[in-house]
Amino acid sequence: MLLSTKGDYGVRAMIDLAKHVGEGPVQRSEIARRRQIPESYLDHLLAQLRRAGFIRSTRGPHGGHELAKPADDVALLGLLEALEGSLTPLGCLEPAAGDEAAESICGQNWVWQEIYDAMRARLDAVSLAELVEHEREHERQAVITYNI
Amino acid sequence: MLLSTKGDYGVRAMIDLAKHVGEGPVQRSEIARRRQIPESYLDHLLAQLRRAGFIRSTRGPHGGHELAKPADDVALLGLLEALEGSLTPLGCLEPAAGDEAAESICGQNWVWQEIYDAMRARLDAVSLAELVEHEREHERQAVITYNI
DNA sequence: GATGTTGTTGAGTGATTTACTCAGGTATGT
DNA sequence: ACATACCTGAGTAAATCACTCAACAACATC
Repeated sequence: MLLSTKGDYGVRAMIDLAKHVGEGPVQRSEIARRRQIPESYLDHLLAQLRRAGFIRSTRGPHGGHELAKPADDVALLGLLEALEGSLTPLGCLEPAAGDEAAESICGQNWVWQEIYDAMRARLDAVSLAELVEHEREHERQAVITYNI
Repeated sequence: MLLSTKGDYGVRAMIDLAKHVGEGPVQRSEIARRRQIPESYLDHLLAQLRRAGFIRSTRGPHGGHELAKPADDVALLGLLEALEGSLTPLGCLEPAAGDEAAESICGQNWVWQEIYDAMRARLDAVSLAELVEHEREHERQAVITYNI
């Protein structure tokens, strides 16, 4: 299943921050409420995002989180890898520290390496800004549907 | 991690069967030994492959398993899906019985749908016969390296 | 037709991962 | 000081993974 809730929640939180850029820090409680994410879980994801350099956080009253760089400069690939670790479908692609596992399905890895590369390239070509744009588009559609 | 040992072991077992086609049924103990797969675990995988129509099994002394159709007609995609279930990276692609989960990361699923389709297309284009050929090639390489 | 060899099935189990929660601590504004 | 936020690490219930075990069913051969 490649993607867990971490990648899901984390990306959604980033979209939320991107949508409120320029309004000062956004608090985790707001994000959690708007995106239906358990607040105490979101804490950890925000910490990961901060350590990876995607967001800046300020403490104290009126503190919160904000994007560390413009949404155009954030690729979906980097985000997901920061949240999920490697996205490799196999485990034997990307040689780990103690290199082994060269056997087994890695005999078929020429297929998977190709698929993996294509996947990463595609994810790297999608920016956070595009995700925001798509969500806005989706919202407009939903409103229209509702009005009919 | 998308692929577990099931897909790995199962495909390797199929390659083994394909390599010994025409020699009568191959016993699970032979496959297990040659491919380093726990025999009692392999049992379940062979059962899955049989139910999916990939192999035929005969019981009793000199029984064993053999390919149900020529290796050219077996695509890697079908094999892996029979062994692993769906290969979807998300869970919200391929609408399940009780259709929901349309929320969450599925907002970004336009990206993933594309990646998923490309992946399936690539896997569908690889036949068991090709995997066998690749393994033979790999063995030749290994022998040459060893001789140097 | 008894015996031994093979495949078939389902239940069970220890280890790992997932998706969290909780209980503290630390920094910051008023 | 004190309230308000973020920060960190430990812990945990549920699910999944990678198997094992035990009993059974079919077949071949003597």
